[in-house]
Amino acid sequence: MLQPAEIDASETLTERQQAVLDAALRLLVEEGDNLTMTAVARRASCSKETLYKWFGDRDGLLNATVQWQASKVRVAAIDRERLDIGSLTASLERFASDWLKVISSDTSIALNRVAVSHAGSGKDDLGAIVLQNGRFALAKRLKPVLEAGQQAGLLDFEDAETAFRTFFGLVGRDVQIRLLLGDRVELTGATIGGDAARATQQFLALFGAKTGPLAHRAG
Amino acid sequence: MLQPAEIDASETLTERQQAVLDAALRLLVEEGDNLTMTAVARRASCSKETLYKWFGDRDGLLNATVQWQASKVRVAAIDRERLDIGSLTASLERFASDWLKVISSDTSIALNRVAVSHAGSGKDDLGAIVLQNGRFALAKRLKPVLEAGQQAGLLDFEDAETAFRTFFGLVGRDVQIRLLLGDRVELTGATIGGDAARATQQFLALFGAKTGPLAHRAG
DNA sequence: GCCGAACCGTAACGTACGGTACGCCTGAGG
DNA sequence: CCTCAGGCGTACCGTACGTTACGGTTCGGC
Repeated sequence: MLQPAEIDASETLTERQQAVLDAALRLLVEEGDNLTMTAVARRASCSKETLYKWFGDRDGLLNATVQWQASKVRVAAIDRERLDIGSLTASLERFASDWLKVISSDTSIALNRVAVSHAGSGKDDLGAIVLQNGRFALAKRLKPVLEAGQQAGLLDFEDAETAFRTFFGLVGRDVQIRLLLGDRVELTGATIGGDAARATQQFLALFGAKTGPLAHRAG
Repeated sequence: MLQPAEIDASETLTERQQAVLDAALRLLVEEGDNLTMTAVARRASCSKETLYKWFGDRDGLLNATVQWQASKVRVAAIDRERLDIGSLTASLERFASDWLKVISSDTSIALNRVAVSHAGSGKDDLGAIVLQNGRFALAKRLKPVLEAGQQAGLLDFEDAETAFRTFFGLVGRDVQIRLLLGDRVELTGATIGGDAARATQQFLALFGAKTGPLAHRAG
C-alpha cells in the first residue's frame, strides 16, 4: 500500500477520456458512491460500452476518476530562498489555508467519502490514492519548509514527521471528520484565514526556536 | 441535524433484540457496509421476517445498530474535586488516551466508515449519530474539565470550544483519517500513551496559565 | 391437549444495476 | 462513393439483494 502512483494521467488519457472522467467526477460529487454506470454514460454522452472498453469495470472507472482528480492538484513546491520568521509564517499560513480550502471543498469531501467506503471492503486502493495525494502529498511539500526553518534557526524539533503531524492536527482539528460525517461546518474564506493564522501561531509557539525573537503571539 | 438522540436503547430493546444488534455489529465490523440482511439473520439466528418486523428496513437496522453501540459507550463525567496541575494533566492524558483507543478500535472504524458513506446520500442520520456520540460527546465530557482548570487558574483561554478543538487536533492529528482510509497506523498501547502525554503537554504549553509553574515541559 | 402468538428457516418476488451485444451513425482514408 | 474503425444509444442478460410470504416449531395460557 501507499506506493506513489507516479503515472501522469494527463499523458495517457485522451481529451475525450478526460472529459468523461470530469463528468464522472461531477456525478460523484452529486450522487456519492451510488452513481451508476448508466448515469455516468448519460452525463458524459457516451455509451456504456465505451466506458467498459476504456476503464475495464466500475472500480476501474472510479480509480481513474480519483487519479484524474489527483493529477489536477499537483502543486509546485516552495523555494526556500531567504527564510526569515515573516516568510516562514506566511508559508505556513498559506499551507494551512490551502489545506483547509481543499478539505472543505465538495469534491474533496466526495472523494474522501468514496475512498473511505471502499477502504472498508478492500477491493481497490482508493484509500491509498487519496491518502497519497492528500495527507502524504501535503507532508512532502511542507517538510522541506519545516527543515529549512530548522536550519535557519527558526524552528526547533527533533523529527520533521512529528512536527508535521502536529501542524496537521492544529490546522485540521475536527474539521475533516465533521465534514465527512455530514456536519455543516461554517468555513467561509474569513474563518479559514483566521484558523490558518491561529494554527500557525500555535505551531510556532510549540516549535519556534527559543533563541531569536518570535515576535507577536496573537492571543 | 445533531439533536441529542436521548432515547436510551437499553430500555426499549429486549434482550433478544440486543443480541441481534450485537450480531449485526460484529458483522458490520467484518463486512463493512455491504452486509446483507440474510447474513445478519443467519449470524443472529433469527429470521429475516423478524428483522423487518423489529427494525422496519435495512436502514432501520443500521440505525438501531449504531445507536445500540452508542448507548454502550456512555461514560460517567469526571468529578472536579481538588484540581491541581497534576490531576489536570492526568485527566487530559486519560481523555486523550481513551479517545485514541476508541478511534483506533475496529468497531469505531467500521461505524465511522458506514456513517461517512451514508452521509453522502442523505438517507439517514448515521453521520449525525456517530458525530453526536463521538466528537460531541467527548466535548461535553471534556469541557467541564477545561473550565474547572480555568477557574483553578491552571488554564487560560477565552473559549472552551476553541480550546477543546485544539486539544482534539493535537490528540487525533492525522490518525483518524488515515485509519478510515485504510492506512495501517501503528497504535500499540505504548505509542498511545506516548501520544496522549505529548498532546497533553503541547496543550498545556499553549493554554497553560502564565501564572503558576507548569513544571515539566517534555521535549 | 388445544390455541394463538412469536419466531425460525427458506422459498419466492421484484428490482436495480453491472456487464455485454448489437444496430446505427459519423468521419477519415482510399 | 465505398469502407471501416470508433463510438453512441439501447436493448438485453445475469445476479445480488431487499423485501415479502408461508409452512413448521416452540411456548405460555387455559
